Amino acid sequence: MASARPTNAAPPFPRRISVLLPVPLDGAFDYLDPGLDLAPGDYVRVPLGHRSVIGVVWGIGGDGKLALNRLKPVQARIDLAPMLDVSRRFVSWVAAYTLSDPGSVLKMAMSVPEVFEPTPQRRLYKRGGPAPERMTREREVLLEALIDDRPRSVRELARMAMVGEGVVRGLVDAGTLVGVDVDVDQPYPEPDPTRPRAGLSVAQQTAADRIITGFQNADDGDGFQPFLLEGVTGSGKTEVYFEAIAAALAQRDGRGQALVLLPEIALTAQWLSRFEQRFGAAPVLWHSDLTQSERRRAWKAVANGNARVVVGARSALFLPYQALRLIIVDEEHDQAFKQEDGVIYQARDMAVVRAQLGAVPIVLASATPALESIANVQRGRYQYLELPDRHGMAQLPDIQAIDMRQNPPARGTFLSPALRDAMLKTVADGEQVLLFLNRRGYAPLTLCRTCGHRIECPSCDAWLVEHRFAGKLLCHHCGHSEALPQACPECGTEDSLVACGPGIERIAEEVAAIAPDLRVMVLSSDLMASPMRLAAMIQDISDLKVDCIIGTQMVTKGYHFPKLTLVGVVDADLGLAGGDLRAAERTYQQLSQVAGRAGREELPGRVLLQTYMPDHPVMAALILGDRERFVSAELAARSAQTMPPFGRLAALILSGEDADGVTRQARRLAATAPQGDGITVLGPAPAPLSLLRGRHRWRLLVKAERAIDLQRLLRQWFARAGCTKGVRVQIDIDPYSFL
DNA sequence: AGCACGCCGACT
DNA sequence: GTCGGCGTGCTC
Repeated sequence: MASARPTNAAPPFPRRISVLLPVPLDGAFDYLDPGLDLAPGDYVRVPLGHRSVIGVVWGIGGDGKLALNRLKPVQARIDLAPMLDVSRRFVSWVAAYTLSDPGSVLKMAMSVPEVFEPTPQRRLYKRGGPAPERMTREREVLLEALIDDRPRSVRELARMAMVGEGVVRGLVDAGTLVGVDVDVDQPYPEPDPTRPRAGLSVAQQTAADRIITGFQNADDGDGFQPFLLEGVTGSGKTEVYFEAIAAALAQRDGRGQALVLLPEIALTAQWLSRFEQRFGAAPVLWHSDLTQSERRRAWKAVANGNARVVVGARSALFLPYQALRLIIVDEEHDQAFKQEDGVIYQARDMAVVRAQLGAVPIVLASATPALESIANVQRGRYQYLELPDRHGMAQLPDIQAIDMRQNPPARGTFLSPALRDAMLKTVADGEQVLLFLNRRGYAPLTLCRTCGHRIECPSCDAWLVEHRFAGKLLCHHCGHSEALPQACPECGTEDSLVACGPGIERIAEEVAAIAPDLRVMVLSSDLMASPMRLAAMIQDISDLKVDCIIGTQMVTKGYHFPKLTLVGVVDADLGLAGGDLRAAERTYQQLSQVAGRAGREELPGRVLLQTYMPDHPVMAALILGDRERFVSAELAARSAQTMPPFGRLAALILSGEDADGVTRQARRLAATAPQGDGITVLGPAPAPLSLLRGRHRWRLLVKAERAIDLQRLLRQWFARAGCTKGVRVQIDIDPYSFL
């Protein structure tokens, strides 16, 4: 919707404009446009206090709160494609929804400060001058190898002609080759949606067609169409949304962009190679491990439209797209989409908002959709697409519980005889075993046998976790690390400390004791030196160099190992503790996700769940494979309690170094809490981690009916209550973690 | 978030 | 006598 700037009504300069800065301030600031003819969306450099920052023109005319003579002039306009109206509206929307300041949200869209500086240049060379006075054999070879006029680096030229780099430099000095400076950030190769692809099943084709039909209304600004795409692992969801991506790329005269959001962990080499096979080029990646120059290149390519398909973690949602025509949220149920610090938001939910503002289709894909998404299908807000059958010959795994009350492990061990036997038999058959335990380290608790002292983190209200491989005690909440002491720090007794409970390192030890010849691999985030290392380990598993994989969370998604036929869940009950709203749902998702690792292609898989409560609805549903019943029971329970998705929740977390101050502010908030029909305020209560990183924490929980404008209610409440210095109030709309 | 101003301890 | 610790307050 780029329109020519009005020339007839152009006001005289300097004129007042408002600029939003990526700084946590109340709102936009007014500046003077000294005659740059700035328009909304332009990136500008402006003075702020004693420094100079880059912001975005948010509007013409400003808010007028400050007298004209107090305004400072804009210093310069940055030469970048302006941030589109839809991105700016998205920033404002997210800020209002999450009750954060718009500057903090804008910052997520401008997260690469280097893009506002001139792009670094790199010198390349091409034929440009006369032949050298002194000609040598090698120089001749090089000049003949110059088949085209494309500038190349010294190294590239040397390699092309199979001569030394000295020969190239010699011709540069002789003036035969001339230097050309080019941006170091070259455009990305673009994916080709027209490449031939493997055939789709009828179900896949039907689903893909439904999504693609969504594009028909896109150019009327009526293209918002949310889809929930449900299909078990291996049902071919990826191929379906690849078709939608191909259609999106063809939009906007073949300049359309698509965004695929994945939980950080699911961005695997396997996924990428499938993408490249389909489109002949890699997508542009956006995640926290990018180097500074990769981020700069990616950001610019998104902003200028060269990045056609972006695959990223949640923050990719805030990039300033030029022509975003489709959003895919894969593994949409994954809790990793919930951003828990800084601006707290649910990326899946914000993606739906972004799609709505942009009037484009969005596909939420999962084998185990979030209850929220299912409820949206039931309300008729999302269209439902199902891929019923497993692609190929694979069968769904057989899931059984091992009742740990009937089949207890030997004292000091954690694998029941039944699981041990199954494991040994599987390996004896030349197949692979995965033991899943979502707990890093060796043992979650170390205590003194003599005095009962438990080793705790000095700055959190949490136990330190022994990491035996690293020889340390670690706090999983703040990263505090200390050496494992010889004697009890409390009573001084030597050799009295005992490890309680299992982590994956301890399971590895137990497996080694049972079967010393087994080739065991332990996989968890803290043992992972680099993505390269991970890729090598994954390859080792595929190459059958490993018999038994012992892993956390990490192993639950994205990988396919054909010879992996047994999954043993060491503690299926683990996720049910803590009793937060989504504990059952999360446990179901996690366990069914990990169960999906068992058996693929021709080998059937088997899953054994070690549990002390085999009759728990989660276990019963997993064993019967009756997800539907579980989901409807959960939804009914949530509905009865007016809990999400049938009610709204907001958590307030007050924190500060001064315990009294925090307590006082918590009481003050409670005393002024909103009251009324359909509103309940619970608390204040000490947060489950009442001391975290040296800060004391209290929480309040606000429960409201769906019809209530929760944000407005909260804003009024905070204005009423005032604040206390040194006490931070974090607002978590739609909280997930209750910690 | 920066960044400066400002008011109290150990050092050329 | 200065250098410098980080507390608090402002930035159109």
